[in-house]
Amino acid sequence: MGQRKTTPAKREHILQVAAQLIRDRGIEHTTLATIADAAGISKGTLYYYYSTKSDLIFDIADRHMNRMTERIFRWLESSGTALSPKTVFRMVLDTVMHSRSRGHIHLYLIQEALTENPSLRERFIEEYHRWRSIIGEGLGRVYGGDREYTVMAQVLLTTLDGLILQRLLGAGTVPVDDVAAFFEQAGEMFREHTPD
Amino acid sequence: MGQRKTTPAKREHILQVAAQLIRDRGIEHTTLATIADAAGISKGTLYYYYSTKSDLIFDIADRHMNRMTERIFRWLESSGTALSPKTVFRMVLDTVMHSRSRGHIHLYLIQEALTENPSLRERFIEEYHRWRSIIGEGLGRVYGGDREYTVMAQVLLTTLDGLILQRLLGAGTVPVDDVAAFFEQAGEMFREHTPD
Amino acid sequence: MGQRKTTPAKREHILQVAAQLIRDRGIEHTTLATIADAAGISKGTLYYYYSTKSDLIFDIADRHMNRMTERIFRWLESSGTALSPKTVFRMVLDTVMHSRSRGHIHLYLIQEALTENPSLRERFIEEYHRWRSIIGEGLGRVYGGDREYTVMAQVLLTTLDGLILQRLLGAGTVPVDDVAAFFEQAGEMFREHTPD
Amino acid sequence: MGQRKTTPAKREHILQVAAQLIRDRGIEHTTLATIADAAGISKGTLYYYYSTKSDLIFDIADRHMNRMTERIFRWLESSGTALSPKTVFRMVLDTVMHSRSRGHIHLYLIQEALTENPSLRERFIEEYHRWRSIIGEGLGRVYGGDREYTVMAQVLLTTLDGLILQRLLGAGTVPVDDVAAFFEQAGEMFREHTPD
DNA sequence: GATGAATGAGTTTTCATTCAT
DNA sequence: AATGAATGAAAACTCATTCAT
Repeated sequence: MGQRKTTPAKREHILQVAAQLIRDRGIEHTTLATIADAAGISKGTLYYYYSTKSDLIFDIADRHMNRMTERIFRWLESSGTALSPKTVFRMVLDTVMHSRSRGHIHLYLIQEALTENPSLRERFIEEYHRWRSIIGEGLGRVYGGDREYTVMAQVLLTTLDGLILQRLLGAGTVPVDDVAAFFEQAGEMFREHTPD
Repeated sequence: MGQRKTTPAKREHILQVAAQLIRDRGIEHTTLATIADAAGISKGTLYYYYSTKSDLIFDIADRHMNRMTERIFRWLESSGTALSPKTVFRMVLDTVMHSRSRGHIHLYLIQEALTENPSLRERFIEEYHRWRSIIGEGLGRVYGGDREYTVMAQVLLTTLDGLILQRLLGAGTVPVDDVAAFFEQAGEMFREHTPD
Repeated sequence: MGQRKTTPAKREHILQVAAQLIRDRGIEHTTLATIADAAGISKGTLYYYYSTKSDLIFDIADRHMNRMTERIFRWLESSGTALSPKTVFRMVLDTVMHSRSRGHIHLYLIQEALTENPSLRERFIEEYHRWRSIIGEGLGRVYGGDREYTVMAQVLLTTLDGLILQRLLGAGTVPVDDVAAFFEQAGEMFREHTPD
Repeated sequence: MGQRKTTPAKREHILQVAAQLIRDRGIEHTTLATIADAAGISKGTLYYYYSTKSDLIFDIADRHMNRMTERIFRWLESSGTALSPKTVFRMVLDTVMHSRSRGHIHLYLIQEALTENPSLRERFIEEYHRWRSIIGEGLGRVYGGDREYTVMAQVLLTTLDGLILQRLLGAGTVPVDDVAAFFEQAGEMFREHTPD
């Protein structure tokens, strides 16, 4: 655990394929046989790279989270420039929600983390903290001033999770624009009003 | 849709037990054998009451959602009175998040709806819409005026789902109070500022 | 563990069949599919009775040991009568070695106990102690006097294990008669000579 | 039979490592992957030296038995001198039982010979005969006279196997001393009493 | 000599579901 | 109403073995 052999191309490929399958049909219906098939390899070979389904899932989760973190970091950088807050919000929402597929995995992984996989859970918590602070920092930069935007970051992040959920359910069109606008106004208000 | 044969006590019991098990270990890891065991009946009997696992799950989801809807309705009624907005927000958050266990099942059911159970999914979407409008209405009443609080209701609801997720993960303390405060201020701002 | 449902006939049947198969081909080559087949049931049914291969094996071991114990007890009773020592020895040897098949299982179980199955090991040790004391007691009765026949019982028992091994290997004819004679003479000598 | 290609160092190393693993966990639970790993080579390389798992095991057994034979021979030589019978017995017992680990492998190999490996079985039988006659000869020398000590040798050898078994199980302390004493007395008796 | 990659045939395990009683 | 018994189809996992480089 830790000394992962520098992910060879094949491993990478398997990861990709598996992630795709999970997105499409959920994990329960993504059997190792299916994955092997889709990856164009035998079950044996799959085993060669991942000796357990859990292992595979953990790796998928890992990459998933790394990617989100990366995206948020990129946002943080660009947020330094003089973008309008609204644009920035849209960006965050878009960025993180990204695609239906990604969301599906996100949700699944959370579940998995909850019931089966303590280490995965650790990983999630850790990452959530990181995201929160990055976003908080970014918000501070966008709005200037020295107010703490932690809470707002929290709400934003939380809302993102919720949006992913709802979008997954296909609960009508999720009004990303409106939500962005909401947060923008809320943000401004935060800047203006000093808390008691 | 709705007039189910007057759920006998046994059926009720099974429901309760199954819900508990699902909370604890997730749907995939809750087998019918386990449920039957925990309910103190045989698998055969379980099938007498529910001819399919899906049926059982649907019923659990049904009751779960009915309960949430009921709570929100109660809130709507009480919101008619002159409560402070912040109090109201807290109430909603508390009400819906309610308990860790309830949240857990909520998440599982969503997952289930996503991958397995199209009719369950329908049910969810329907219910979400209802919640949204109830909450929107309630917000309108709290803040007065004739602005549309749909978006805010949406965000609020979304955030709730997100909060449930994060609480489940045990990602630190979820600052319900802060979130409530955030929404309160945002709400006030909404009332004051007229959109262009 | 412990509250075994009073072994219904089917369970008994499975046990018998499985034991036979193990005798014939060893455990590695006795797959659950083979057992199910031979027992005329499906793999699923096999699972109904034994949810794990280990469980099944444990039960086989259990019965195996119970039977040996029972036999030895019977011998103890009959040894009270005035049989000639040599006859008695023969009886013990025959009784315990019994059949090639039984020996095979015995050996396998010991191995299993050694590497995998601590509880099985416990069981073995326990049973060995019991056998030792029963045999010792019986020897005392046969030879009369108040000498301790523990050591002799130990050697006898040990030799039995060894005989089983050698018979299994098919290492020529095991001269049970000669061995019996040897022990008989040794026993007599024990009685006559007082240790220093 | 015998002139094996002058076992290179690597082959020797593999043998050693594999033997150790088998001692620790038994043959079934010792996979080629494990052996390769422990030997610090790849599975491919392992196959370069041993084209089959059976081959490898045969070699291990071969060395194991050669060593025992060698020890018994050494005993035979020393038994020519005027050691007290009891000392000699102790020596045999100690020599053969030697160490827990060795005993362990002995048992595993027998098992393997029984179920898998007919040629290994041949080898065992052959070797057992050899041991028997060597020991018989040695006994004759120790006790003098021209009586046949074959049976006693048989019992002694058999008891050794049994002792190994019991020691492996950790069934209390194996009273090697007592057993040695028992055989000594039995031996003396053998010398004195002429059979009818 | 050495190896990493690939494989397939088999083995255990899981479980929703059916049904005679 | 209730149940124990039975099942099959599918899933995860195991591992000795092969082979191109």
